[in-house]
Amino acid sequence: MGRAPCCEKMGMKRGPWTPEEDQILINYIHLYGHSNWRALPKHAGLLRCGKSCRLRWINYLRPDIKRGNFTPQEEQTIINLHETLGNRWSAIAAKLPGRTDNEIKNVWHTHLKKRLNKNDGDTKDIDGINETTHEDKDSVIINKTSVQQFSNSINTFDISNNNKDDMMSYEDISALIDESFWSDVVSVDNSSNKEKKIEDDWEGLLDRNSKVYTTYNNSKLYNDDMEFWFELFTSNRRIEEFSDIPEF
DNA sequence: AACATGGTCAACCGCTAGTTA
DNA sequence: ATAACTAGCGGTTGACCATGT
Repeated sequence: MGRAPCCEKMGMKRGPWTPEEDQILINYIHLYGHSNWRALPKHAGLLRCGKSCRLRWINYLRPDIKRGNFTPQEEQTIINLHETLGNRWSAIAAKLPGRTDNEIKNVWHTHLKKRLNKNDGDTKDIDGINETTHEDKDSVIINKTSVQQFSNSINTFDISNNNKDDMMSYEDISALIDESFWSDVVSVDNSSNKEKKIEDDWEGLLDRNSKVYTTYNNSKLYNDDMEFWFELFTSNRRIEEFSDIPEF
């Protein structure tokens, strides 16, 4: 089986991405999508390999990336999922919207694994849920109730003023946001006012992102973007009067 | 103040699985 | 059936930063 040459040993740039490269990649994907990562850098005018572009987009530039620290609930979810899934980081990431496998992997190796090892000495229950007894202030003590509360909160998004009959799950939203969202909602076709409005919104996002570059590498870069996309998505739902989306 | 050490995380590497011709 | 190719995954690395000595 042939192996694609990686990063074309010659001529390809490596290392940290510059804000200019980020902007080129964002703009290109905005306009043309990313159906072919290998061809993308060439067409976009980037001296990067397709792999590098893909990683950069998936792990950092994607607008639905949730930046910032993991919440105790998210960490507990990772711990629980790791127990059942092992090192299948992408599978774990699939259960944590807005988080990437790379990010989860890093958090596991830098925080959670150590914490579990530490807890191992203090408790018999590695879940740390039932019988955590240590008093380490740096450790997060989570009881069953809080896990349950999180479980409820992460599984349901109320987008209709607390009307329980109209609740949809985060996974449902993620699924809707996925392909159809990018192709239908985030359209760059100028053929309609609605789409023009959305394009303006997208440009607004780009503007916001470019603002970010003044504080490049600040971990709080895109904190608001998930909310932005969620808001955009839900507002689009209102526009469409829910006509195309089956009831949940 | 200077250096050493450890933690964090973005990016890369190498492999596998899936797809296409 | 198989070779060529791409996307995606998990492991690892190394630069950067914070803290300790």
